[in-house]
Amino acid sequence: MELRHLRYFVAVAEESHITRAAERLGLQQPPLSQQMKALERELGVQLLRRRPRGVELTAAGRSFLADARAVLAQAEHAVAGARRTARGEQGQICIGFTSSAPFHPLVPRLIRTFRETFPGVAATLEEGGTLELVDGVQRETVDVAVVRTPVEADGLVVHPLLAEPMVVALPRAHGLAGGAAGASLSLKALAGETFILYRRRSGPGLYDAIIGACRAAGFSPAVGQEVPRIVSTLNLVAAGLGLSLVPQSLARMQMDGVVYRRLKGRPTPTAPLLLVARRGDPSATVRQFLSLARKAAKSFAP
Amino acid sequence: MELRHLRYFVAVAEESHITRAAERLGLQQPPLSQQMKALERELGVQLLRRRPRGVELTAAGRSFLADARAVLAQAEHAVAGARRTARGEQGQICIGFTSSAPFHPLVPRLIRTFRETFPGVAATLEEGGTLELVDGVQRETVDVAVVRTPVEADGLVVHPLLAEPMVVALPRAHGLAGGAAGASLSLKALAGETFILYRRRSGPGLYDAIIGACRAAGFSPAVGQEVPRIVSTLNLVAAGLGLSLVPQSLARMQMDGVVYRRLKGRPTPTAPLLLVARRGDPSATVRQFLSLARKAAKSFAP
DNA sequence: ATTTGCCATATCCAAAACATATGGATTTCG
DNA sequence: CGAAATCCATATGTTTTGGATATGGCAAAT
Repeated sequence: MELRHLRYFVAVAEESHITRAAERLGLQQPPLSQQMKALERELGVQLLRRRPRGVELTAAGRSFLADARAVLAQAEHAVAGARRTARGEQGQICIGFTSSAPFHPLVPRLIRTFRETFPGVAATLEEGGTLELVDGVQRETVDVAVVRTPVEADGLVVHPLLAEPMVVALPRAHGLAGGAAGASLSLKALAGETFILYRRRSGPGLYDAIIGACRAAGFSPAVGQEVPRIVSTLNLVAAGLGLSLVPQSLARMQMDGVVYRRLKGRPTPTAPLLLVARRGDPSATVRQFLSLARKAAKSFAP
Repeated sequence: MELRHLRYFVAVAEESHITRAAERLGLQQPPLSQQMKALERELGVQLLRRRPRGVELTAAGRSFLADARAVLAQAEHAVAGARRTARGEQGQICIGFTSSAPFHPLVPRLIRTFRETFPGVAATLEEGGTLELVDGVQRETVDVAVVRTPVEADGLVVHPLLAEPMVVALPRAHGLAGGAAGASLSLKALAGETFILYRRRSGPGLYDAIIGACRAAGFSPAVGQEVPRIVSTLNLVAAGLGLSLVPQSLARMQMDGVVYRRLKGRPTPTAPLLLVARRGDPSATVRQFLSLARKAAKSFAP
C-alpha cells in the first residue's frame, strides 16, 4: 500500500463515484478502478460496494476512510516539519553563557527575542565557565556560547558582538572611593594598588588586555588574587582585598562595600561580548541565532 | 512522496549506511541512493549528510524521521482497523428492544456478552414499540431489534430465538387468584372473564396466538381493553379491569395487586423472543451479533 | 602512494501505472 | 417494453518508474 492508494481511496469515498474521482485525480476511470481493486486485494478487505450508479463504503471502508485521512494529514505534517526545520523555524538549540554575560542587557534581550521569533525552536540555556562552555561547543553539547574573553580552540569560530568599557571596582572604604559617584579615575592613579583579576588561564584575553593597558599607563599592576569567574572578583573587592577592573555592565550589580568609578584618559581597557560556535555548516537554528545576535548587537543603543 | 520513501528513509536513518539499509530492505544500494535523492528533491530539503563512511541525518532529517515513523505506524493502524471492522471486531451497532423484552434474562445476558466479546464495537441501545423498532430497522437507524411478536415487513428477516410459556396475570382480589402461588389454571376456567390484551395492530402474532388458544379451549375471549405495550397490560390488571396472558418472564415484575398463575392443559399459548434484522448482506458487526444471539439462545437453560 | 569503503552516475530491462477501446449489468426514459 | 444512458470491469497497448548491474569519484585508512 502506498500513499497514492490512500489519496485515490479518499477521493473515491468522497465522490461515491469512481469516474468523478478519476477526473478529480487527473487520471482515467479504468486505472482508478484497478487501483481500488489492488488496494482491497492487498488488505484482504472489501472497502467499496459497487452499485449500478456509483459506489458506497462498507463499514470497513468507513473505518479506513477516517484513518486514511489521518495518514495523509500526518504525511503532510511530516513534510512541513522537515521544511520548517530546514528553515530554522523548528528544532532545538542550546545556548551557553558565562555567569557575567547576562549582566549586559544585550544577552537577556537576545535570548528573549530569539524565543519569541522562533517559538517552534526549543531553546535550552546552559551557564558555565568560559572553558566549560568552549569545551561544550566542541563536544556539541552546547550549540553557541556567549563569553567575555576571546578564546582559541580547534574547530570553533568567535563572533564579536560588541565591546564595552571596563570600570574600576573599589572597596567602599578605599581612599580613592571618595568623591561623587560620577567621578572618574585615571588608570595611573591605580599604580601601587593591589589588583584582583579574572585569572589568565580561564580567559587570557581579558587578563592580557588589563595588563597591557596598565603597562601603557606606565606601571605594572600588583596582582593579589586571581579568580575563576569575573563575578567573583566583586566578592573579594567587597572584602577589601583589593580593587578590580570589570565590564561596565557589572556595575548594575550593586554590592555592599563596592563602589564603581569610570576610567578617564587613554587607553581604556574594554571587555568584549563574544559568541562562540562551531566552524563549518551549522544547523539552520544556529544560523538563525547567529544572524539574530549580529542584528541585535548592531541595533543596540549604548 | 510514497510510503515506500518513508520506509526506505527510516531504514537508512537507522543504519546510517545506505548499503546496509539496502540489504535490510532487500534491494541494491544504487536504487536506494536514487530514492533518497528523489525524496530530498521532492521535499526541497536535505535530509542526509553524505560522508565517506556512511550518512548522518541533518536536523531536518531528524525531525522527518520521527514523523516518518508516525506516518508508517498510522498506516499500519489504518490497515488493522479496516481488517478488524471487516471481521466485526470493531464498528458500531444499534440494538433495539421492546419494553418487555429485557424481562427475559436472555436479553440482558446477550447484550452483556456481546459487549464483553467485542469491546471494540460501540453498541447503542434503543427501546421502543415493536412497530417503531421494525420501522427503524428498515430505515437503518436500528441494526437489530429484539421483539416479542412476529412481524412481516419488506426487506426484513425474523430470527426466532426461543418461545416461553405465557401465564395468567390476575387481579389479587379476583376469585381465581386464591390458592397457592404454585397453583395452575386451565384456560377454560378463564371463559367468561374480561381479557386485557396487547393490541393486535401493534403485533398481531401474540394477539392471534391468544385468540387461537382460547378458541381451541372452546370459548371466545371477551376483550375489554387493548394496549400498545405488553407491560401496560399489568397496570390495568392491577387496577382490576380484567386479566391478561403475558410471557412468563414478566412474572419477575412483582406488582402490587397482581398475581400470576401457570396454565395447565393444552394448548398453552407461548410468547416468542424474536430478532429482526435486514435481509441481505449485513455488516460484520451485525453478523457477529446474530451469531452470538443464536448461540446464547441455544445454550439458555430454561 | 595505494587500498578500501562508501555513495553517485550510467545504462538496461522488467514491472507497474495509466490510456484507450470495449463489454456487462442495471436503471432510466420514451 | 425496448432502447438509451450510466456506471464499473476487462482487455490490450503504451509510457513511466523502480530496480539490477556495471562502473566512477572521493575521502579516509593503511
